[in-house]
Amino acid sequence: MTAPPTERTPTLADVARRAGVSTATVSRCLNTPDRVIEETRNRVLQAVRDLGYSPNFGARALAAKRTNTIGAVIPTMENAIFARGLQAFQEELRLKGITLLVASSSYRAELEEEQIRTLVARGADGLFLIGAHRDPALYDFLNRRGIPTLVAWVHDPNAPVPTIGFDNHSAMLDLARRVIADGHRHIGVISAEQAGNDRARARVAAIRAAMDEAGLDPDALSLVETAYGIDEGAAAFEALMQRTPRPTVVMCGNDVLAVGAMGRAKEMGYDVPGDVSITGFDDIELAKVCSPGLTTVHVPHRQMGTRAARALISMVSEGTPGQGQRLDTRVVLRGSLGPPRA
Amino acid sequence: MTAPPTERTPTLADVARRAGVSTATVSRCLNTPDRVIEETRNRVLQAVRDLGYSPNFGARALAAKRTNTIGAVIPTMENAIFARGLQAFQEELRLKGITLLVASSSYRAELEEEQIRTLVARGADGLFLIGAHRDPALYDFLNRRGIPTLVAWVHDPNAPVPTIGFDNHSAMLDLARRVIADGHRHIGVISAEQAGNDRARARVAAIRAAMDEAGLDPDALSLVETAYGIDEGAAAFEALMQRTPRPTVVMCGNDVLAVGAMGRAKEMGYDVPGDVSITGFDDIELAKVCSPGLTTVHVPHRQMGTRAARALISMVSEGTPGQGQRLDTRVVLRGSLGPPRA
DNA sequence: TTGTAGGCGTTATCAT
DNA sequence: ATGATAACGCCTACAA
Repeated sequence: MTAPPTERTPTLADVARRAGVSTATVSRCLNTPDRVIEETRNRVLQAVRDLGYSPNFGARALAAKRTNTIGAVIPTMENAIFARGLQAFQEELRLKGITLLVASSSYRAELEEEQIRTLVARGADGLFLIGAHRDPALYDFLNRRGIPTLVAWVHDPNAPVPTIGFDNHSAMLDLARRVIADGHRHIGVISAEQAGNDRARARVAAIRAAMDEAGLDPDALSLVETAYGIDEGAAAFEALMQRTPRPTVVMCGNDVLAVGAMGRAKEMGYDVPGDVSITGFDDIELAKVCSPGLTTVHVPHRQMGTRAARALISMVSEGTPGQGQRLDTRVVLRGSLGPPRA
Repeated sequence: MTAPPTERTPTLADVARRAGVSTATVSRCLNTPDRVIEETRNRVLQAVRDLGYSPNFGARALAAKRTNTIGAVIPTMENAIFARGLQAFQEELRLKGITLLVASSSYRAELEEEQIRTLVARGADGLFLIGAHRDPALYDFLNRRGIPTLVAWVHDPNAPVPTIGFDNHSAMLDLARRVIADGHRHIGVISAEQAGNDRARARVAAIRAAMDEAGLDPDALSLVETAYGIDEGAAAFEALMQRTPRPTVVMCGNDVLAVGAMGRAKEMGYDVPGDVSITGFDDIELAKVCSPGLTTVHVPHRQMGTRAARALISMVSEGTPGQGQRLDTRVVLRGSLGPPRA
């Protein structure tokens, strides 16, 4: 497989020669077929097939100043949280013949910025990002370059770009109210790093708000921030359970952390939800599968992806400003949440 | 964000003008910095920063005939099976400043081929694929184009390209022997579609081989093929359990199917492993987290990704033929496998 | 060490 | 309807 190529990659000129037309005509056959008489077109397309020609992407991008490519930067590919939404996003793009370029930032702002610049340099016609919070200078840069950008996973009408997602605060508020209604008074929280993560911040803030509503002492909230991952969730859970007073419920910022917490709970011999309740956020497949099932907040990932794709496509192709959308979430009650043991 | 660009994207020429040098010098500063005297270089790099210049990818690819890009086609992004290995692969590429382009084929050969051609047209310097089985014409095409290609997730010394992975047959054979040693005689199997999937075929064949070794009747193998997914695994499980004789163990082609099976088993009121044992393959995080834990085959995903990256990089940059590697798997015993109830 | 200039494969503008 | 031809932005001999 590493031998030097035995065949030069065929070019437009090769096709033109073989079909006995000019390169311009070949180009038209490929891009605006109706501007070419049928007979000529057939001859050209035959030559294309004979040669196995396919246009050189770089050259095309250079000449046309479009790439039919949209870039996405997500925090991680390693877990299912973004996979389902992104898959739906991609499927919708494919329908329109648009290629998706995916990069991941490992939840690090400076890496995200680097990836964004790479995608821009690669000529992405539009950008799909997660979460609205980032350096204004970056939005500025994208704006000056005229690159349509859309943010998902949050809905924030005040963001500098259209956002398609849900209200993280009100979603978590619903869940926290339910937890408190169940009688919990000492609430442990495992959150992703809040710095630079607007979703994480909103979720924690919502729990505080619910406690405040219920007249609970803010100190009854016991918080651990941690990196993303099952193991991290497990470690954070263990830390929480050693604090005094011990929480009767541990609310996690996402399902992956929650699953880690639940695993460690079992290892430590706790009964869930008898000794301690656990909740998540996202409703990924894991949440259904673990036992007891995880009480969590359901997010319409696929719908979010599909709508984001449609919106971004029209921003790119029609140059319209783009419109944000707010999607609804709902609390999903499963076995992992119950009243605290008296 | 969709306003027309207010600034023309700066080009090499802009940088050159600002730094008072030729475009050639700017290009050298960026690509072969040591061929430029320090003072000039500093001036140029300052201009680069001032202008926020970043090279146009298409133009660079066109002129240099390299893209510093490697393309990967995986069957699916939606589940964790390929995510961990791919993440490791990407991390290694990043270290060398190489960009990864990921596409997914939804387990469909014709889609895979389309994606491969797209990646080639986009100038991928090398290709990373899953599984060795595909149309020889496709290998031929890659060969003629001189595109270094590496296959992972299987190890097959006879494949037309280097393969870095494990021996699916012997891995599953180990597990099947263990299952039979535990006393199981009626074995249900849930496999991904075998057509065009060499991993799936090898795994099923290994179970047959183990039964043969043990002198079991081949008819004691009860097979269901299904699409990929938790729900599909659940449905397949239900179907298997309605057959006569009812299997005492259900061996699944991967962990995702197995988790689906386990979920349905609980819903149907079966005790695992008391009434029926369940096994998986891959050892993704799910396997540890569900309960009982899933007995499965551990695959060194990250190692596979890292090694594949290194091998492919040297194939691309040094033009060496590339060398396959065989990695070891091991059976991981967890609670989901036990002897059949007498 | 640096500059000049040709060419990479397409698209798009003008003619014809 | 089709054909010349000038960009597009960068790299890389080759020359100075």
